[in-house]
This record gives sequence, structure tokens and C-alpha cells, in this order.
Amino acid sequence: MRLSTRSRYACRALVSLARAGARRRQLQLKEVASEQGISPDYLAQLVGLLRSGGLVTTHRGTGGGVALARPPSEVTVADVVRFTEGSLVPVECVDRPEVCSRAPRCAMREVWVQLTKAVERTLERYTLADLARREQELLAEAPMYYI
Amino acid sequence: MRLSTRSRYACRALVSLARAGARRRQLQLKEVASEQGISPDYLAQLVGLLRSGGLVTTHRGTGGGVALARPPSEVTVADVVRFTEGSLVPVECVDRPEVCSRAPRCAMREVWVQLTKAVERTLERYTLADLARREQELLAEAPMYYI
DNA sequence: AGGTAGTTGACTGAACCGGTCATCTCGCTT
DNA sequence: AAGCGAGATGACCGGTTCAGTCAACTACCT
Repeated sequence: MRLSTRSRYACRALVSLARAGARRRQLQLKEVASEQGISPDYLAQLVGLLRSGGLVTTHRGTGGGVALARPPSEVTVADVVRFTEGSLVPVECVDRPEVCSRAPRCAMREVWVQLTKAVERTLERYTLADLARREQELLAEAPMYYI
Repeated sequence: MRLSTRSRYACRALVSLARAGARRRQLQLKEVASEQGISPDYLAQLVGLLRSGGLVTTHRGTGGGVALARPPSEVTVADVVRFTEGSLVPVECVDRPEVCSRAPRCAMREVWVQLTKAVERTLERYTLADLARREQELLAEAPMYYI
């Protein structure tokens, strides 16, 4: 039940972009990478993925960078994780009962269905806009001291 | 966010044992394996794990087999998954904020904390006794037809 | 004593993950 | 139009985990 770092990095990167967007800025890949402590090369890969999924837009050339493709209030963590993990479903039979012949008689499947709903409900409660705001608050409370 | 088959097999095997226990029986490894469609050798490995975790007891020799170590009403799916997966936590920083220096300033961490709680609450609602009963009902509704 | 049944641990192939690197393409700026 | 800044693409890698198999061992009941 671990979330891959892919999803976690993607979320964090998008929160950075949401914060930058509030100041009408796009960020360079390397700015995001250093702000979030992610390997720039690896982040480039992730951003490519997010772009293909319509979550971010990118601009090449001097003054280019990455920005959110949609208003941050319209993107939830569920959207991001669903996209980066491929699905929010923890057990395949939830989506596709036909993969297991015992699905119609399986008490566990009902548990997994409820689990999926709980995960979806939880992650849908958070939008990038919420998180950008919240991160701003946190930075005010526990500022980052540069050494 | 996938659950390994380890957890799913373990849950299913324990539901079988809970049903057998209601009839004061222990089951042989191979009975459980064929009932649940699990490779007997692989199940043996899992049962070894469950035994070391105090979830089942085993008896060797003629007439031996596997049985639940505790009353099925006192074991929840959360217990089983927590044990087989090692933890219910989807992101390490939830448990151990010290693994990430930005934890105190990270808005995402708060999301993962809520996600963990949602998962725990959901899986704690189901005991093996519930599931054994429910599986009995399902078998009555959609019986298994042997070809 | 003998056979039944669980125990242990080595081993395997496949998949995925996180990450690096080199090379390419685009497009702004001058 | 040249040249550089910046993202795009895809090959490659080592490590880990999974799911599963196999063989050899040990304990226990009859």
C-alpha cells in the first residue's frame, strides 16, 4: 500500500506550481527541482508525464518553464494520484470483477470496494489551491532557515 | 497504491479459516489452497508468516492443519493487512517525519496523514467473523457450480 | 516405525522503481 | 540567421520486491 515517489513528487511539484501561479509566474524545471529537492533529470521525466496527461503546460526556449494547465482549485490530489499511479484502486477486481472468477462470491472484494471509496473521498477533498494556501501558512509558521 | 497479493491471499485464507472455525474444524494447507485457488507452496510460505505473527496456529502430523489463533471477531482486516504489508501507511513520513526534512513545512504530508486515517478506519470496520458470515450469505446467493 | 503434514530456506524470473545520461528539438533573443 | 536557453525523448542501469517453485528437513499422530 505504498505510494510511489512518482506520485509524491508529482504532488509536491504541482503545489510549487500552484504557489507560483498565484503570483502569475511559471517556474523552470530546475527551480521546481531545487525547491522540492528532486533530481532535475527525474523531475523532467515526471513533468513530461504530467504534460501528456494535461496537468501542466510547458514552454521551451529562453524564459520558458512549466505551469499548471488548469486552475489549481479544479485539480484534486485524487486527480494527480489517479494519473500518476494509473489508478486509485488497490485491488484489481474492484474495477474489473472479471479478472477473478470468485469475485461474485468474495467477501473481501466488498472490503476493497469500500477501501477504494474511502481513498477517493479523502483525496478528492484536497485541491492544489487548498494545498498552496496551506503551504504558505506552514512556511509562515515554521520558516525554512538557510544555513 | 496496489495491495500485494500477499495481503489479499492472507485475508482470503483467514476468511476460510474463520468459516471452518465456526464448525470447529481446522483446515489443511492444501484444503485452504484449493478452496482459495492459491498455489499450495506459496500459501505455505504465507501461513508461516501468519504463524510468526500470531494470527494462526498450526499442528503437524496426521490430522494436523491450520486454525485461527484468535477469535475471528477480534481480528480485523486492518490487523491482517498491517501485518502482511508491514504497515498501513502509504507514505513513510506519516509515521516518521524525521525521514524528510521538509515534513514540518509540507502541505502534502497532512493529506497523507488523513489518507492513512481513512484507510485505517475503513479496514478496522471489518472483522474476520463479519467476513465469514458475509461469505456464507454470498455463497447462498451465488452458489459455486462445479463443472 | 511409518507416513502425514507443516517448516525452512534457497532459488528464480519478471516487473517496477528511482535515477542518470546523452542526444535531440524547439523557439526566444539579438 | 545564429546561438543559446530550456524542455523532450529514450536508452540504460542497479536495486528491490513479488509471486511462485522446489527440495530437504522436522515434528507428530497412530
